[in-house]
Amino acid sequence: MRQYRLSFDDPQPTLHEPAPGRDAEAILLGLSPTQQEAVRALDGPVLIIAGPGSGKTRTLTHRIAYLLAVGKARPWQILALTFTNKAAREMKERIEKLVGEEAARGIWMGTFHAAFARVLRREADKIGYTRDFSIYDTDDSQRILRGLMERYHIDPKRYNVRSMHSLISSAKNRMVSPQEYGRLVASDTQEKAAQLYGPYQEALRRANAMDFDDLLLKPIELFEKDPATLQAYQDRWRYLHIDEYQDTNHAQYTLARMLAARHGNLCVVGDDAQSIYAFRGADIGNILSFQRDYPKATTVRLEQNYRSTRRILRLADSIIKQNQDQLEKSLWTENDEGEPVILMEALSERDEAQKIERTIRDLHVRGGYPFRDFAVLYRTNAQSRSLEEALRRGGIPYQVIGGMSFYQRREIKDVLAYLRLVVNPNDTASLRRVINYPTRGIGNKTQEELIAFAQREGLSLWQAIERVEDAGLSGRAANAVSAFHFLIAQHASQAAHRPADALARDLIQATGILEDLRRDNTPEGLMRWENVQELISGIAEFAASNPDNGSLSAFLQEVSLLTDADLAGDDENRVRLMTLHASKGLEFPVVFIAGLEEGLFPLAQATQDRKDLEEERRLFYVGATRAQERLYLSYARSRFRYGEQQPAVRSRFLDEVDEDVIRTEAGGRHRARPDRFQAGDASTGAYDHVDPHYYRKNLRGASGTDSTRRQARRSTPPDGERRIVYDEGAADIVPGVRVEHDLFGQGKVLSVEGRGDQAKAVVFFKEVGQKKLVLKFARLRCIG
DNA sequence: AATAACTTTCTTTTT
DNA sequence: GAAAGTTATT
Repeated sequence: MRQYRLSFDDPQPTLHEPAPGRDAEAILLGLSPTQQEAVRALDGPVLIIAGPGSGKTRTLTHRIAYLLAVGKARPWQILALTFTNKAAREMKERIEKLVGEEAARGIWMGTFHAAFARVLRREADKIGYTRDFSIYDTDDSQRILRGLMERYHIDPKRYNVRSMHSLISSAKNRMVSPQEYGRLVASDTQEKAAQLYGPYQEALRRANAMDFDDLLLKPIELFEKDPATLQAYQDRWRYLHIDEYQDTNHAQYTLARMLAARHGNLCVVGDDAQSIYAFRGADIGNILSFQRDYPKATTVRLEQNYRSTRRILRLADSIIKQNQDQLEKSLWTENDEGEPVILMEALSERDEAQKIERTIRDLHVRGGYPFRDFAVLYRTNAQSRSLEEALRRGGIPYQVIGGMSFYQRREIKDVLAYLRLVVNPNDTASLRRVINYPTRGIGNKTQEELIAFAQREGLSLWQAIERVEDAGLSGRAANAVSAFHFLIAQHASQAAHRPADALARDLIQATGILEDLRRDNTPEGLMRWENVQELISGIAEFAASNPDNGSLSAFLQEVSLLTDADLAGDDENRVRLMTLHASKGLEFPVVFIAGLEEGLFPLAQATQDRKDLEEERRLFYVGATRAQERLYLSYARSRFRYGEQQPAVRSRFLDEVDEDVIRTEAGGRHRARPDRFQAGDASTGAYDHVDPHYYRKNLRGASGTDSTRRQARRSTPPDGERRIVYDEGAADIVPGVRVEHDLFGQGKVLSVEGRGDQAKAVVFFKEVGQKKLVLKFARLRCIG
């Protein structure tokens, strides 16, 4: 099903002679002179500054292949860090094509996080962890923080867990220690975060767990504390490559500097204009100051664009010109002028989605574009819904990237929590997640008493469970807890010697999760059940494909670092839907950017500060430059947000842009109104009289008091259109869809009403005629 | 202790 | 309109 193997191989004992020089030169064929220059600069620091579509990754790939071919480096002396695991895998495949599979075996390629998680697994004992440590995602981290807030009596309403986590996380990204952070606090919220930061780190350590930020921080701590270990890695990786360098944070920057300090062979590729991850600590300064940090650096600029038409490039250029902070760079291309960029105006997000769907169909049928040539990009994941709806109705195959990925599904997280617990019983976040799922009589009260007991005795929650008898619980509760204890302990004792998949299968069976899912007898339940089965087979596959290191704990660490973008399925011929962020590094012949509205893109929160606004603009730039041949921009005059239809105003970005390359759908000229953007107050970028918090204000202000608001909510949808009901279980059941019923056979859905368990559909069956069915029980299957 | 019904709050983007 | 939190009911 899925590929779990990341691109990390251990050094092979056999050495291979470098390929003959003639082959090395062949690797350079097909590269532009500038690209070749970057490839040939093998020793010392190299900075490649490159615009979109200039062949950045290609240059890096060929450079690595060239290194191997001329015999400068053995594969295991190369570390290549990319933005996603998928990008790493693709790069590795291409290198294998260039120099042969054998010659490429042993290169380490992957994300910073995945690479250093591997390092930490090896060196765990040196930092007081075991190699089976758990890796915490945002969810797990917040679970820990929620517990701490309770203990320190911090009101989770006033200071929500989310913001506590993001403050702590950004402190960690900047490598600020708990002590330092305590000294730096400037606000009430920060003070609470500072109070939690230390205990949070302590809780993670006790749980033998690391969060994403720790995966970068711990290696730095280790390298600082233990120079011998650092030197071992410096000597191992003599050649460092970092893709998307503009998106590295301070910790990543530090790691790169440490590793490169000895041999100095650090080659980074990036484009400051494409920096879109400042919100999670990425520091544009890293790329801007590379030449200062490495005075001997060779700098190569790749400015020729091989991807897009002239018009698209001109549009992109007019976008990025609005930003103050940027390196001087001029993009050019030998490509054709191309089609005009089309701007589409829609009445609502439904209308917008429909227009996009029709355009795709039209280009597919008349332009001959296969579905895989299209991408629809948007600012927030929530926007995918209306687009999906329209595409589904139009019968256009699509795939949503991001959003709810396989590993984020509840049932998968539940099962993974059990598995993690067996491998690492001190993993408190997992323990608390599953201690009473499926319900086994350990309710809130009992849990609270256990936690209090653990705290009194200075034990971890698991240790407290090991000693239930002393916890002073009621007989019934104590029994339930010891049954749970037995369940975990029994499997934990087998973890070391049983194969991962057999152990997982047994454990899952014993937990009763499968029965619980089967019991609710709904289509969702069935789907969840299947997902769990799929996970089990994934574990088996992992164990089979990693004969030397196929343990359960290795599996768990690996899957916690997989992203949706890493998962397979990209060779399928489908339209791709994704956020603008997720589109980074990709290219498509036809690109749509939807939702160009004030408050949405740019987001309301980002319009206050020039730096934030510039990041939004770069995001627009990134999106526009994904397009090779055709680019469509769209906005809606109203949008369903916060549970209500809200009026919307078209994005200021559309007023900043070169209007000559844009045509309306009807072929008319686009009238940008740069005057609406008042440059007078450049720091905030006041826009007409549009309030940046448009939507929220509207929600509260326009509908008056709470009671009128509730009434407004109950009223029918304002656009008067028949609303299509979407529920998890019946997501496919919409008017027009052909379905099959166990008894009635095949039919066509005429209409749908109600929601949730009350959802009913009127279906016309070929054999038995029209029927009204309750979706919950009807078990309709979509066909065709 | 578990479930159902109701209320409130909140929304960016992600390794 | 969803998720998380709260209260009422069994």
